[in-house]
Amino acid sequence: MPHSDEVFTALASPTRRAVLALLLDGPKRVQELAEHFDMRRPSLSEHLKVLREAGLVSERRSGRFRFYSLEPEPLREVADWLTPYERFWREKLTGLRDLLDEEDGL
Amino acid sequence: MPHSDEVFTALASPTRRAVLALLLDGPKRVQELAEHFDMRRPSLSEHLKVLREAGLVSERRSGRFRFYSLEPEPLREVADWLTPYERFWREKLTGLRDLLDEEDGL
DNA sequence: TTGGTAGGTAGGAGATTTCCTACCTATAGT
DNA sequence: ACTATAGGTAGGAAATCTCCTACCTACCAA
Repeated sequence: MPHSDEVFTALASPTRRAVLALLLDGPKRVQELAEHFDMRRPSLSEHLKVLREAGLVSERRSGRFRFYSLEPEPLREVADWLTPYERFWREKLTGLRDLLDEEDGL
Repeated sequence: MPHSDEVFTALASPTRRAVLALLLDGPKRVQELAEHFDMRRPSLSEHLKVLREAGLVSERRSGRFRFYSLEPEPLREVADWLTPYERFWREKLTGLRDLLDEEDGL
């Protein structure tokens, strides 16, 4: 069970958020992930390690390959953390909506 | 208009998340916030600066004091980012994910 | 067994973060 | 005007992050 510290820290990197987004499509090999980033493979490996330790991805070995899969459960901690604030931006949003009806793309 | 990078980065620190939590109660002076942390005031000032630049707090001057208020709107970006993942942990919650697990080895 | 490929680990350079002390500015009260 | 208080800024030390190259292991194929 990952501590939420590790989860928030893992999400702080745009690269790591992009990895998670790629995994929304389904499990991927490291190489397949690496193609999307302008960085050497070992660097990506380290990002994957951070994600693994936060519990946000899991690894399955298959022959020479390792498939990484999304493990979104820790994100629930983020959603839960967000809950008490939700009320506030909703208030702000509805106030704004009267004035800027089309601006907030929702 | 804060970029979501700054928002996620701001949230990566437990201290800064705790500041936001304290501000759920309403605006507070710096000293009042500082009481909750085991750190010198200038260090907290720097955390407040990160939060300000992420648009997550605002400052209002009143005499010698500065009141910090929660500005939760940027958190909506986080909630929005979370949306596509929500479906997945919901599935996991209902146990559906366990059935699909055998299938992700494509 | 030899060679090629997937991907991790080691170690280090440079940037960034996080804390500190020292100092500065602004306001309030006397 | 003088002093005290609130809180920000400057600059630096230590820790951490993020990238790199070099290397290692594991597996597959000939």
